[in-house]
Amino acid sequence: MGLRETKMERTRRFIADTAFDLFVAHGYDGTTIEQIAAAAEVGTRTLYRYYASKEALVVSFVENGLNAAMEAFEAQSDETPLSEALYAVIDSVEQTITANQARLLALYEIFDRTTGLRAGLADLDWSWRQKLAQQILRRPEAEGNALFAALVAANTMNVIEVVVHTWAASGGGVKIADITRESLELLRTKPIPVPAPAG
Amino acid sequence: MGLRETKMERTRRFIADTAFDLFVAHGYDGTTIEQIAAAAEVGTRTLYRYYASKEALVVSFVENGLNAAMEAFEAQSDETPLSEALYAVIDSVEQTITANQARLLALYEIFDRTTGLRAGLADLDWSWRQKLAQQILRRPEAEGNALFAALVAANTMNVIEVVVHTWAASGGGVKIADITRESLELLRTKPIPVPAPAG
DNA sequence: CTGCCACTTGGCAGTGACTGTCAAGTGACA
DNA sequence: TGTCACTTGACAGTCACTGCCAAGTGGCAG
Repeated sequence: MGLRETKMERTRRFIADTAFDLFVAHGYDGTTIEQIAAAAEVGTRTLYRYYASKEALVVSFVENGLNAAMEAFEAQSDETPLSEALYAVIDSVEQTITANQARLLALYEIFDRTTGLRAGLADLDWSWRQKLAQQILRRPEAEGNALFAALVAANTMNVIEVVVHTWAASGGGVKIADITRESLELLRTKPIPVPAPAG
Repeated sequence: MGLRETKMERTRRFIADTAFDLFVAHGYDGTTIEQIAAAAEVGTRTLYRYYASKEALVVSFVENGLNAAMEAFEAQSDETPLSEALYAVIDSVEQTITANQARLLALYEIFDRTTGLRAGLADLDWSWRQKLAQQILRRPEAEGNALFAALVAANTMNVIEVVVHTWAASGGGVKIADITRESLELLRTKPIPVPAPAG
């Protein structure tokens, strides 16, 4: 990697970190792009070359964690049972969160304070359901059933979402590993009722 | 209802309908708020008193359908089994879509063409998971377990989402009732694998 | 080491979404 | 019919975001 790329990578990180700090200090809406650019010592025009939008600055942190999770899933061989491969996804998320608790709690506080930001998160979640569904569809257990793959993917993302949300809502007071175990145990022992007409 | 409220309600509808037509004709990004306001014969400032944002204009259509679904759920008595009550939700969505096929297909085409709009939809979806979870939590079957309620709510919204998305992707070629039946059948006969560690 | 090329940078002007404010218009009601 | 509360629309202003262009800088061949 040349000097140029190194420098750009450093700039990229620095911008996001600077933005994060400002968001924590003054809130998302209370921070302008100009302020972030000034604090990161770049022009606003340059900032936009690194991040497509103000939202992207925040979402990038979550995105990194999901990238790791997706890689963990793809690393599983086809021989591994689907349930086990899916666990790798959950496990990866759990590890990411455990390793960055303070940071992520602050991040979720920003999300909570800023209703408009939820959309960005939800959008990320949506696109990841699509990606995960595609991956699952490739697995033998899916038997080529796209509907099944989509449902499994959605269900897995649900668990992650519910767990992370519960964790964040507890202010990090509850161990994420406990919530995860409880959720999975629940799914195993108390089956989710499937909507069905009377009779 | 007085004349004033009637008039306002009419204006509200007219604005959304006008916006919808313009979006279909020129695309979401290709339509400015000023154009919508002009076509709806109101000032832009007035338009913003009816709809909080440009996005809200589009999302309102989906929101109406979800409102009906939530009411259908709340109308179920506590004696009704949860699976049956949840079916009422699915059924309501199915009916809404069946009754407005052409309109909704056009709507989803707008969503597809405009990546930035997905966020708004996803956000709506997210807030509805919360609301539905709260409702489910009140039911006896939930036994006060918030985690369970959240998982059930998420699962139900998944079904709706997957079904509607599949339907929209087929361009309305497949009957929504068929996709629904197939999805529910799938969930009943081929259980979703729960992530579990090896062993 | 030097000069050239490709790429990065940042300023500037412009668009469009959105908001606060205020004066004018209009339904509701005594 | 007059008064009051509410609705309306215009205007100015903020801010996210973009196209464009000139200046700066790393990479590389000579």
